[in-house]
Amino acid sequence: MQKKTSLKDIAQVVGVSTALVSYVLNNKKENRISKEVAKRIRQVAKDLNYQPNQIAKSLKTSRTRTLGLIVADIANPFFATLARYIEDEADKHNYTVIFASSDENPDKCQKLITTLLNRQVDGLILAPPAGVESQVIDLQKKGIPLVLVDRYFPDIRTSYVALNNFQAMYTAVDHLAKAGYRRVGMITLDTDLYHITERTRGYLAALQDNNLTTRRSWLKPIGPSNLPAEVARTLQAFTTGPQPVEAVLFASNLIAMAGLKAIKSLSVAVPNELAVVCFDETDTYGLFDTPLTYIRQPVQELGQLAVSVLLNTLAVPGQITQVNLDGQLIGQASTQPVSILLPD
Amino acid sequence: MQKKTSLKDIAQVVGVSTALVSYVLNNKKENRISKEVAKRIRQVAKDLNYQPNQIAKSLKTSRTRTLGLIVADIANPFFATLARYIEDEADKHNYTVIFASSDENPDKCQKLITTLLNRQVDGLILAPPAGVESQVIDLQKKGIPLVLVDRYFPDIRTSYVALNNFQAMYTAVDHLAKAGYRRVGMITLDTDLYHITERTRGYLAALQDNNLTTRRSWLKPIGPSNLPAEVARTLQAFTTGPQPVEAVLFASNLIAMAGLKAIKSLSVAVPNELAVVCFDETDTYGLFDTPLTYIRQPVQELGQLAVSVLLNTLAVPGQITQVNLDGQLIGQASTQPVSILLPD
DNA sequence: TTTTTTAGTTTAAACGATTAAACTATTTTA
DNA sequence: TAAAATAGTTTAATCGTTTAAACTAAAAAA
Repeated sequence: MQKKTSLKDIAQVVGVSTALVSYVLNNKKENRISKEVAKRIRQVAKDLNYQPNQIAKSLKTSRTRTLGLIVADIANPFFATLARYIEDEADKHNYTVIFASSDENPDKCQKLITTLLNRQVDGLILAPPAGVESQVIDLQKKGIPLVLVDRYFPDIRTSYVALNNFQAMYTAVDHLAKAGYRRVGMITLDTDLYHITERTRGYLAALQDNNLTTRRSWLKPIGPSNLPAEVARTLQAFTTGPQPVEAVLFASNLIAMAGLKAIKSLSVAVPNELAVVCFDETDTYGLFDTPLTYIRQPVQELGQLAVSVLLNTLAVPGQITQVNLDGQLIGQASTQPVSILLPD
Repeated sequence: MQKKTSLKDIAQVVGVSTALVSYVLNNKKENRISKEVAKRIRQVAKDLNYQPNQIAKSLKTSRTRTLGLIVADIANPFFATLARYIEDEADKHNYTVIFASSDENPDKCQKLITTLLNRQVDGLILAPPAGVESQVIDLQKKGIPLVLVDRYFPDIRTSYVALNNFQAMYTAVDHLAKAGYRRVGMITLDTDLYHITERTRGYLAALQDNNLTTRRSWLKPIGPSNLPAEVARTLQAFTTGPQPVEAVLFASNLIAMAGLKAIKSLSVAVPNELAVVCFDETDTYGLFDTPLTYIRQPVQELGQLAVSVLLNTLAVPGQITQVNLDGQLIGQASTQPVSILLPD
């Protein structure tokens, strides 16, 4: 690898000290430096195609202009999209992003945090898996600038940018109730993660407020292993028997994906036999037979705000900002009012 | 931010020089160092929760154990999946990854390369947009370890890991021909990117080898702007008129997505009215009415090989490795043999 | 006993930047 | 004319590591 030009090289060519070169190229002490020397320095820097060594800079300034991003899985479209918006927003402020996937695994998360901190990232954007409360507290104690995104822990006072999950699910159930559906089921993830339990809470609250029946068997949490099969089994149970569910909510994009496939293979008619509400937006939904009602997360805002909140924390350490954004219900044919459902 | 412990801190506590601490913690000169001192140093390092400052380390060793990854768009499922495999493989070798999206824009690509190089990444994994040949040559000249992935330039001698796109598309067309389809169209991207033109070449070669008609109008390149509408328009044209196309190939995942949606909204029956072959695998395809035939890219191998080829280049500079992996045709109902097509 | 070898450790320079403080020469003020 | 202010530049320390070379004391060889 051909050696890159350093401040020293420029200094040598121009015949000045490296300090002066540094001052000129960083526009410091402008009023003190002679125009001509400054001009020559800039010219030589350009000629030699000088690019500052960020590593050296970082060592001195202890700022790397790098952010660490830990999500559950960068291959998950939700996180991939989020990552993209984070990347763009970071780039706007001349920051780069190192990303890593925790696989919802606390140990892996801890390892990633350590790795990122050793690389001296200026701050962390974290979509924390369940069970990392202590890690987050630890980061706070160390004073590491941090913002949680998508998920957060209500009992720990951190900055976060997340969806108002309660509202989102409440709105969806409310929508179903208003459309005339009475027996409403939900398939969710079997996890303690607050953003998921909030969705459950929203579901239950909206059922109650609309005087709809709540049944234990209509609320089905699914473990992460063998998710598609479990979802299929649940839908089978939901749609058969004497009192089948009339509408179902899928509490995450992965569940929605599995659910829609199951609905296809079970040949359940949507919405006539079963109304459907999905979580998250993916262009995938466009391939389903019936246009799908779904809860749209403001992914762009989530990403942008996560970055700006974090950069803010860098500027004003210790400041805590907590943001809950509302989801938007996109009503489509999969939750058509019962009254105008076409006969089979 | 509470100050982290440094080598100096450990040295002070133990009462030795930083050099010795460094030697111990890096297991250098093992035979020279007294067991007891080594033990004490390790103990104190643990007690003080010492984490080496990678920045300082990097400055000295001029290796950052960081790789730069530039793809077209990290939000595109293909690249998101690829990125995930790259992340995992890099992590296996204790490397981290900085990612960035070029949006198929040469200027942005150049900017990203510069940024990544300033951060002193040890090497670059690049899915280059069209028109960055000069940038790649420049990187080669500078001796920057580099591997192209997914795409490459046949006229530039670089390491790369890519699909055998000619073979992939050839196989698909061959499959259609063997299944009895005669009038075969393809919708592709309007670009000079070699991996895409190779798909076209495979398409044409297979048509010829199977004595099938080649028609200019059956091969439709689509520009990136307003892609879905253009794809829909093309499909409309393909399926109407006196001599409609019997089968269509979608030359990328984005085109496939748009194409499938259009097929739905045009109510074209698959495969009875139109057989379909898609490029890339996504679980999206599971929602389509007919199980889809598609060309599966070995994304995991692509990602893993990209990393290992790059790490190899780091070890043995100047070594060029070029890998073309075969795609796999997954034959399903959307290309059922004409002879057993159900009557409408 | 003197010299050589070996073991164990320290010294000090270096990586490439930043920046407070010092320095020199010139100009202004008193 | 001496003192003070200003302009323009350099010196040198520093960030946290690594590592060749130097050093010292004890052990082994002559």
